[in-house]
Amino acid sequence: MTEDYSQYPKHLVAVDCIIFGFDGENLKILLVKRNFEPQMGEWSLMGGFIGSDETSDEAATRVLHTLTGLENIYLEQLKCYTEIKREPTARIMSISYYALINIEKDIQINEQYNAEWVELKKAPDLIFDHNDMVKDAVARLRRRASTRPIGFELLPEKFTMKDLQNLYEAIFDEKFDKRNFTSKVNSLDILVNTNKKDMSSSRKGSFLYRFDEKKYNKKISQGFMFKI
Amino acid sequence: MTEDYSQYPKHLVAVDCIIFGFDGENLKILLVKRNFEPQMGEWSLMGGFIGSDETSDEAATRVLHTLTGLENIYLEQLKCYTEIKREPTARIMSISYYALINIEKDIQINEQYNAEWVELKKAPDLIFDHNDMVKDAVARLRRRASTRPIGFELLPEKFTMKDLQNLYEAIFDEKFDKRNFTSKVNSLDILVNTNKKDMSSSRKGSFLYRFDEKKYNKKISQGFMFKI
DNA sequence: TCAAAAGTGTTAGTGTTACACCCATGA
DNA sequence: TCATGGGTGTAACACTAACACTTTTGA
Repeated sequence: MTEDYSQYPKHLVAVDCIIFGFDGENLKILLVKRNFEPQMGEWSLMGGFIGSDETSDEAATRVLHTLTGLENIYLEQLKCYTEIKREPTARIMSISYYALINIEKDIQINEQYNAEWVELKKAPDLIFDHNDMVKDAVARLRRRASTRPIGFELLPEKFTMKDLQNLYEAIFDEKFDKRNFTSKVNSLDILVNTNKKDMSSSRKGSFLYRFDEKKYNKKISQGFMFKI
Repeated sequence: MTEDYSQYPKHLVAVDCIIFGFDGENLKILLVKRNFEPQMGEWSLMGGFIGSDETSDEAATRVLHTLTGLENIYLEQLKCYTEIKREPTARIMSISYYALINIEKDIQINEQYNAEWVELKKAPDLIFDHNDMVKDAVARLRRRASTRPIGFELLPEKFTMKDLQNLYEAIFDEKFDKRNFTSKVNSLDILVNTNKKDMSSSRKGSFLYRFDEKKYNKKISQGFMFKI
């Protein structure tokens, strides 16, 4: 006996992206103002339906590319939301993805979507269950940030210790001690000092560092665990 | 302008369950031998399609109930697998769930599915991407077990320290020091000694403990963090 | 010479790991 | 009385958290 699939219902399945960015001070998310019904004019996450010949990862990548023009974005699947009435007009499942992008890269935000970077803490109410999605994404981001070096996805290639600390403080919404933070990071031994200085923030200038991915991967393969 | 959903493709969406159990010694998973095509006769996870009027959580609960007769099973969504060719006969997305059940509860395993408990370490090759699902589920179980008191879902209501240690050793596939384990667990202060003894394992007998969920919840609300 | 941010060590406390002997009991 | 598993404490070590002063430099 072969399974007869025609007896089973089919579903609309979308992806929604929680796009994180960091401006040196605050953690932000990229939101779009809907220019179509339902809920036209309200804020939401950027999303799109999954096509019949693409995976959800591909759909999320496509959606991000459409909005930002960027490729090779850090992307991770979060969760599938399947409440029947999560959207009022039809039963649509949605797989949420969170993305980390370097806000300084010259992004060509597609005008057509009315997209805007908003501070995470000041984000407006979103439609449907998108507020939940953001909450879940922040929780995941915190967990990941403490066990994987994903923070660097949010920073420019070269950054100061202060930038890095600001980032972690923004992610965890918590202040850290400068000396403890620096020595913790240094003890990980996965940054290289470029010996260049950023002179914009002080007279003395502060050293610019780079994440050494090769070294990190080598250490990982030797049993090293990132932990911050 | 209102969205016209008819232009978007619909998809078959299933759930697949990684069902963990513990027999006092080994971590096991409940597998079924397929009695339908494709891949009839091969081992797979228990699964089922999501209906049009049920959420994925409900579908997973239904699938588990159908197989085991149990209700109120600990269940957590894991991940949505969407590779186009993950099943050979049709494009089917699948949301994986992992479940924890107390193997000693008198489960009425539904005969019709040829289900069997197999040791995790000795599990046979599974169809499709079910091996990946199991791998992901084990990773999640380890993470959860170290930060949430979910281990108790796998044990009978009363258990000895040894049982608990055996369980954690099985989950993490690692031996722990008996004294350190006991004092760690005791320091959490979320177990109660029932002052009854299990006399089956030794002449002296060993105390039976119970997880004090109320106390745990109270401690959690006061900022306590489970960590093992 | 001063204002402003960068850079840098030490100490106390807490948690983690390693380790071995006595206890209670039924046979 | 002995064989078996149950139960228990301590010391070294590693990690974490708290804390303040000196350096550099452009204005």
